[in-house]
Amino acid sequence: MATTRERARLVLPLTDESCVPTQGRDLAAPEAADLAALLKALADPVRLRLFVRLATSSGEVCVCDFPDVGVAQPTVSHHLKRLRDAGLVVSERRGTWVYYRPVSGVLERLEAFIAGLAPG
Amino acid sequence: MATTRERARLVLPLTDESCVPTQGRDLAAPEAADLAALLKALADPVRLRLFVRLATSSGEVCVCDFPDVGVAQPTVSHHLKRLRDAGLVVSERRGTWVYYRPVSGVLERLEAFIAGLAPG
DNA sequence: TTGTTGAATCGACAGTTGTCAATATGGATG
DNA sequence: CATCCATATTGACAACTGTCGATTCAACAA
Repeated sequence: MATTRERARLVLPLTDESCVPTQGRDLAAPEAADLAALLKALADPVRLRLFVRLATSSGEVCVCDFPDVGVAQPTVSHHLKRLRDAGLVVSERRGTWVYYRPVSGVLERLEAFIAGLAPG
Repeated sequence: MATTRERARLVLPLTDESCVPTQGRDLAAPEAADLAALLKALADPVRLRLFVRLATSSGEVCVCDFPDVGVAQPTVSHHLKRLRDAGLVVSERRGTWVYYRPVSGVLERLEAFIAGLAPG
């Protein structure tokens, strides 16, 4: 089956007013899914606040040291797990407390992707 | 009510093994909600593919020119609306077709935010 | 006018998500 | 051992999300 554009190009003259193709990068489906998962992990106010604190702290952050983000303790745990599952952070238990730190490279990958879109 | 950390600091000695505060930026709730909404708009494989095509095209893109992202036409419309609602793109109808283009400045804002996290 | 085509909207559905109370786990301490 | 504390897990619930078929709307063509 011909696409909409293919049909249009067969039928219509290529004037400025027609639906003509423009260049532009195509993101492959697997990479799109990968990056979307990363973005989704950050796309929540609570997780974003937790992650910003983590990413801007030197070294690691104790769970008990996170800023008050206005949700109950199990909810904080839930969001930290989502950040872990996304590969954005890792955690380590030392004694009574649990420490989190960002995974190096992941944020840089996202940054490079966004930067690659900006210039046009 | 004292926070967990406050209670900890009152009770425990400040050794290296204790739960001591570390520096780190705190993202305010309104800014977190704002940025999260932006990230959420991009946090879907279909929308990401549509937006990448848009952002990397010079000028605008006709809807009929988008790459095949594997979903039905109403679904594409739905995702484009979400990008519009998030302020990432604007659309304009000219004759038969509808053209989309990215809103300048929004992506740059996201880029600056991510870049601000990477070094620290 | 009628018919055709591109795009948006509607309605419905299954799957996911954020939230919290209750409970469990793991470690320190008495 | 028993107890306390910090964190994780479970279970349940409402809200949101992605998807599509059917329909509607807008512009053009005959």
